[in-house]
Amino acid sequence: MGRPPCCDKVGIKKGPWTPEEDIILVSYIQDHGPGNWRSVPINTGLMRCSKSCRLRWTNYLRPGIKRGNFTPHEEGMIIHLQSLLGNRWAAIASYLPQRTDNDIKNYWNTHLKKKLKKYHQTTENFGNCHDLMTTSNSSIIPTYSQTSSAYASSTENISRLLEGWMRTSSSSSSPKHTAAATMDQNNMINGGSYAPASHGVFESMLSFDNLSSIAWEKSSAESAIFNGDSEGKERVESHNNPPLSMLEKWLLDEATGQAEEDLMELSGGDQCSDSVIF
DNA sequence: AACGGACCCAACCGCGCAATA
DNA sequence: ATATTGCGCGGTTGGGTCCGT
Repeated sequence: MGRPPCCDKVGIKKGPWTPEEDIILVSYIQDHGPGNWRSVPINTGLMRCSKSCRLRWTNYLRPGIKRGNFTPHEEGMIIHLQSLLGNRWAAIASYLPQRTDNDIKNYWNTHLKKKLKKYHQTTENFGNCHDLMTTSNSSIIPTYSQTSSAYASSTENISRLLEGWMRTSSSSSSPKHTAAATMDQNNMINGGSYAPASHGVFESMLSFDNLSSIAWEKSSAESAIFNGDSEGKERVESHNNPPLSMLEKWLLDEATGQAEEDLMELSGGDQCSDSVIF
């Protein structure tokens, strides 16, 4: 049995969306809520396939989407999450609720990959700068220069991440220790594929901005429910119904002032040249 | 001003998974 | 158990814009 086309290819319009089409789509979703995409082109008369409608909504028209420049915090989040999760952009995007997976994917492919490559090349020439990044975190930093998806899916490297994380955590009595203990009890997330990087590096991406973004996610999701957004409903339910995923717990537990300092180091406040960032 | 290459990003394509008949 | 269908995801592409020459 061959897979049937998602929609009738004849008469389907392709290419950029016009403002008129956007208005039609938005007004329909306002009335009916997102979902049941197959019926959207039928009921609206849009000469677009259902996938195109869904993509346009989720990547562009959906309320609460933040566009434009990525902040250093967001960059850090993406880099670290990518090193942990690989190219699972949807999973990464779930931690950056104002960004779409497509946006993150594009930003990674156009900006961050180059930055990491540049950083990798530079650190080969300037080991001392590399030391800055790897102090007590040697288990994770090299991932920046590797094929991340393969790396993240490697059980060997996952165990290395865990090991490094536990080692650094065991000497701490801060709230991080709580997270470590939790991690010890629940060291398998999603089949064991999610493992945090050594916390020193990871906390560099944590800040109150990130926490506020999580708070934003909740508020926006709640408002989404008000507007009939089923995805938003799911998000709220996930917030209201513990347990949080390990990473979410970790994000919440790890918000310390040190995070800001580490971030500033990574973001250009260090002794290395600007080109060494990432 | 004109041209060409580099860059960026919105949109498309194909596949996998889950739900359902 | 199997076929069908719809949705979501990640990879890729096409075209517009930017920038250097």
